[in-house]
Amino acid sequence: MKVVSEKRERIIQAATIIFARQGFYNSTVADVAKEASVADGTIYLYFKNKDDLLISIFERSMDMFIQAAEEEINKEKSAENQLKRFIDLHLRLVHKHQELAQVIQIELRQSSKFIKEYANEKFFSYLNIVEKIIQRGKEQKIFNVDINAGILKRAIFGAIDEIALEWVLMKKKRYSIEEASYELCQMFVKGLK
Amino acid sequence: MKVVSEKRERIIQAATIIFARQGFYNSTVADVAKEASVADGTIYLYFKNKDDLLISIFERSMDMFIQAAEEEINKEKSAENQLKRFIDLHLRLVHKHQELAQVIQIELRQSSKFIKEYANEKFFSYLNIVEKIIQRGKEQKIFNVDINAGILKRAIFGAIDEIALEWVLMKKKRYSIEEASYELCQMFVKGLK
Amino acid sequence: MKVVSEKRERIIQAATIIFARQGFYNSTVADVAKEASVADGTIYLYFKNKDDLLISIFERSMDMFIQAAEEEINKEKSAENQLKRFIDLHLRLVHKHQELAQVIQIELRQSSKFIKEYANEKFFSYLNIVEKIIQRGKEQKIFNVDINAGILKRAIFGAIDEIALEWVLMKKKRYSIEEASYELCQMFVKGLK
Amino acid sequence: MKVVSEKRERIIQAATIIFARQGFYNSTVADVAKEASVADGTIYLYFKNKDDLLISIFERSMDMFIQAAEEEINKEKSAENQLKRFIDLHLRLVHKHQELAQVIQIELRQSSKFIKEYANEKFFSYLNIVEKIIQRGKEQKIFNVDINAGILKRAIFGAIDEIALEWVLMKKKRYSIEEASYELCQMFVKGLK
DNA sequence: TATGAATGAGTGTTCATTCAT
DNA sequence: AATGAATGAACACTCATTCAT
Repeated sequence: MKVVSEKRERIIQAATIIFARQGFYNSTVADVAKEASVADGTIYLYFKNKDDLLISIFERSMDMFIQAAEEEINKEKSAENQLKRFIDLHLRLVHKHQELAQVIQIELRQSSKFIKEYANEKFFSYLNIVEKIIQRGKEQKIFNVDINAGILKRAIFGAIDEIALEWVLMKKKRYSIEEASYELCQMFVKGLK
Repeated sequence: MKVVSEKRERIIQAATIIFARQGFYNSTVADVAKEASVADGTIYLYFKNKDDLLISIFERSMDMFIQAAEEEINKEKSAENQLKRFIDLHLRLVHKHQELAQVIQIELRQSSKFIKEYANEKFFSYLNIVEKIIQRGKEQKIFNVDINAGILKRAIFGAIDEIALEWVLMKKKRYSIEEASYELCQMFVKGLK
Repeated sequence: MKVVSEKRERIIQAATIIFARQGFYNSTVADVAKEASVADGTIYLYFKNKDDLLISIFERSMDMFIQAAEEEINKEKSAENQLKRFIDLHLRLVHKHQELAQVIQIELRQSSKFIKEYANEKFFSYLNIVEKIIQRGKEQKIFNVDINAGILKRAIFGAIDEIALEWVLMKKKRYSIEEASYELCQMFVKGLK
Repeated sequence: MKVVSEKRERIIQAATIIFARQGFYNSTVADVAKEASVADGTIYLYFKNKDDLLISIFERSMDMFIQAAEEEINKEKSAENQLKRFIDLHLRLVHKHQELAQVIQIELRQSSKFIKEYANEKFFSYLNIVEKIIQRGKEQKIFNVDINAGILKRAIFGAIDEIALEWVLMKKKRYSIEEASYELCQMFVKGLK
């Protein structure tokens, strides 16, 4: 086994570009194959079907994000700073991988398949990171012990995600990623107290 | 011809149900026609094409929501209470029209057509309501004058939207809409101070 | 019964215009109805179906042409002059009713229905006029008795028809109807001797 | 891949048969596919769309005809004999490829697309051959120098075309192709003098 | 007579997927 | 492993025709 099949990687990159540019349902497998410079059939050697391609993009990037997030968080002790690091990382990665971000935020939501039926383990891992930060904040007496982490982890994700989406789709950027990060951090740190 | 075509209304209702159940791209025009008990061709008497049907669902419900929101907000003086009313209304309406909410939140995001190209007037009206509340809060010295309403209006929307989405899709409800509303209000009111 | 229903006439006129402009298969019954300022359904009060509309245009105009041709021919004694009058009339009428001519020449040929299956009485009447002129010419010793009128009547029709078609479709007219008429007459009169 | 795709050829053959039998507008792509023993989609690997299929039939056969006509004409010196050869060839080919002839003569005229909009290069090449023969005849003092070749080339085509059409559609042949050829030649040779 | 809303069968075209090479 | 020609199911949309008013 190669470290990770180089061709599989190329296809994922190509699919990310194509799906971001045209949308999942408006992209054909042939489009992806062409972008990846492989034959149509080759895609089916590495992915079960078109849906699997989308899911694979998601899983791979979530794995990377979750790992990066955990490393980043471990650099800090206080929940407050951890939350800041987390938000900052999320927005910086979106900034760095704008096409990938678009695919995950827009295309992945499209179909019931992904949101309703597909048991979204990776997404829960993401949310767990946020929840743990909140819990730690409560233990450290930084955050209000009465707040419901189960609900708010999702609200925090929604807010970050929406800002990221807006920023990626905005043609003429009205604010920087740093500003956005600062505003969000301020609001949540105060809001959770 | 009725004042507002009864058949047009029936088709919109049917489309909402079908799109929520199967997703926009996995629904056929024939599915919608069958659910509405009209012939396939009849749909094209009232809507330009399948996309137009989706957009119409969105515009009609946004109009209703915006009107309701403005009425609700006018019942209060303080920005704090206005924000509470707003969040509460949003979540209550989602609770009441779960299928509609699903369509708007999930299906409408799916295609570049809607998010990127379609000039989303109605959505900006929604965001403007939030922005005005924040501005009023600043004037009333309730909210911190330094916060960036242009960014945070979107964050607030994202948080509410995400909670609503989770709640609608959750099979076994782990929390009530009222709890969710309370938690969100608490966090934002504190967060904006 | 009105002399000839005024509405029926209006519909035929409208259909002629629409079919000439867009072609029979690219015209809808609704297009014709709109041009005639009647409701779609009204057309079915006067015509059995869309095909019947086309056939009716043809029959009505052939009747008119055949009558006019017989009158015109009776003004002359010699077959040579009769042939000249005939060709001249054909081309003058095409000149006068260009849209009608287009429909008959192009659209009517489209479908097997008209050329193969539809027993084309009127068309045979047309050809018979030509045949009779040739026969008369033979009797008058003006035309060669050996020529086969059964074949050449059709050739003469084809030549006139093609010239008429070219002339109607030509945007910038490279020759006048009178020139065309003169050239054709010269050739046939000599050719039949 | 064969030198000239064998499958493309098969589809053209099948389309010729189907269009001749049912007419272009009354044939479905599925009919053609079935006759060619290929899948519906395969047709779109070789042709842009249904119209393209019809145009391709026309262009291929016109190329063949024009080449054959030029070879045939070069066998003769006198314009008179060249004209005879030309008429003879046209009618013999129609005799040999009756279905093809029907498609070209009937179906191709049907739509504005072909006659009005489609710049009909090939057809002009056909007409040019006739024109050149007439010019040569004038130079050889065989034909009358006063006749208008620009007009009469089209008349000659119309006559041949119409005779060919009649002959192909005639169920019980009332005359042979050879007779038709003889009559036409006689008439035109005399008529052009 | 006249209307025009409603119908629903029909079709060109697309594209995910397969499989012989 | 890789190819890409071939497949054929699927679907949005059209439009001739009907019929209740």
